[in-house]
Amino acid sequence: MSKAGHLQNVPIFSDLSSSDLKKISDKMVSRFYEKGKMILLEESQGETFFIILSGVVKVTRLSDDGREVILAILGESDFFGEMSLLDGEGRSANIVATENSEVVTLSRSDFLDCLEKYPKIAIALLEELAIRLRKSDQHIESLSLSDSEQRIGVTLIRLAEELGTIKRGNVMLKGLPYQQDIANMAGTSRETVSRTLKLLEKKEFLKRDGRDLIIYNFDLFRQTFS
Amino acid sequence: MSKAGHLQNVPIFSDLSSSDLKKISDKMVSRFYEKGKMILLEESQGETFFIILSGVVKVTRLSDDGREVILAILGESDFFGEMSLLDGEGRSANIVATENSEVVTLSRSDFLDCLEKYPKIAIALLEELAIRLRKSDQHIESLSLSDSEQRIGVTLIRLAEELGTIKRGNVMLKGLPYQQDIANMAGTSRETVSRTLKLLEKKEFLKRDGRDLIIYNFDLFRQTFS
DNA sequence: TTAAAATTGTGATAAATATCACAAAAGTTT
DNA sequence: AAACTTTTGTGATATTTATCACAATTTTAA
Repeated sequence: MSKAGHLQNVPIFSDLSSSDLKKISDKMVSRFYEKGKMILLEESQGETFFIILSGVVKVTRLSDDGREVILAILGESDFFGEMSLLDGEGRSANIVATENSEVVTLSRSDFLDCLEKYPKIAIALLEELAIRLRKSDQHIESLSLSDSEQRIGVTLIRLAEELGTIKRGNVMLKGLPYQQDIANMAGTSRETVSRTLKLLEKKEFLKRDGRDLIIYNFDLFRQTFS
Repeated sequence: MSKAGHLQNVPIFSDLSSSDLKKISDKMVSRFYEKGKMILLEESQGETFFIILSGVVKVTRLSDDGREVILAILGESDFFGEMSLLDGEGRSANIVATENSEVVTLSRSDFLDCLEKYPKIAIALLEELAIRLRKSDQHIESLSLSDSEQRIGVTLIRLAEELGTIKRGNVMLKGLPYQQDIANMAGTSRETVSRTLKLLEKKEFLKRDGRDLIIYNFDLFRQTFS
């Protein structure tokens, strides 16, 4: 598919006419990142806006002693890099490709031009940031009030919504992240994730098969853990 | 001071001419909330945008069993209520006045009109949401990686930045929130806050005097806890 | 000013979960 | 396929911090 074709699926561009879309996509540059490669570093200045065409990336922050928190997992048609473009501060997070990923980028000035020229993009972006802020608030609530089983449950829901496919009420997650990454999303230890996944399997909430995972009755699962 | 006069201090309006500001402020309605009163309820629909002229409010989420997380403390010239206006979802948080508070409100349609008519407001709002998202990310990191002493330290920094006044490198916080509220911000228990404040006082990071608190050498305090 | 209510301080104990230390299993490379 | 690396599973133990139960103090109301 053409770059412009892909862009139509990106929420913040969905209101644009295809001719406007074409103009924007002409300013974009494609890039490819292999699994495991760092896309953005926390220390660097924010000069680029990224849109994911395919693949998966994780948004992380690192503590001084090297421990990692995963703030979000982003997939196809998500975007990132906008925050430091908007508020002028340095980057607040690292971005790492967790799968081979294809992205397109827009420079700072082209991005800001877009916002001025197409108010609809600005408004769509506001909507998206509102959604992210809402998710962050839920994440904070979960970290503050829930025990590790609940937090891991919530984390699986986040992963399922971002990466899973629904089939007859069940969610299929192909290529589950490593337990260490799940732990870093849930704010717990790798060992606790191992033990809890086993527990949830025994309770018949889910079933694991290698790197894949099925959540039975996703509605119930949701109700139980969030 | 006139409504429009106050508005000039609100970041998202600071780029507007005073005549535009006048037009907007004419559509606003003033309201007053006593300390302890609920301003917005989680379940209600979001139909209003609020700007704080004076006072302090807390943004909270409640768990099923009634425990509370404080997501933010907002003060003069901060605003709230925009999220459900933007993404159309129901409210995600409660707002309670923790001091007598004076606010002005804008209806949903007037708010959205503003965004269309004055792209600068939309962009300024984007900046503010980016800042909030950044703070949320830091909050999540702190909850995920830090022990209770660190988290309480970070919470005091948040409070100091929102409510405190700096004087010769020290921060003066008049009217510190209750320990229970600090605990609900830091994701810990009231008793742990009590013990930790005592510890921080013994370590000479701060001094308490009734409801007031002084943080000595705020730069050092910052460096130590965030 | 006293009484009552709310908030804070503090010890003792319980509970959850991190950490450590390996073994087992699954993936990768040669 | 064997050797090596990475990831996962699991018991034992240590630590942190929540919880409980009151006492002390401060604030508010009568």
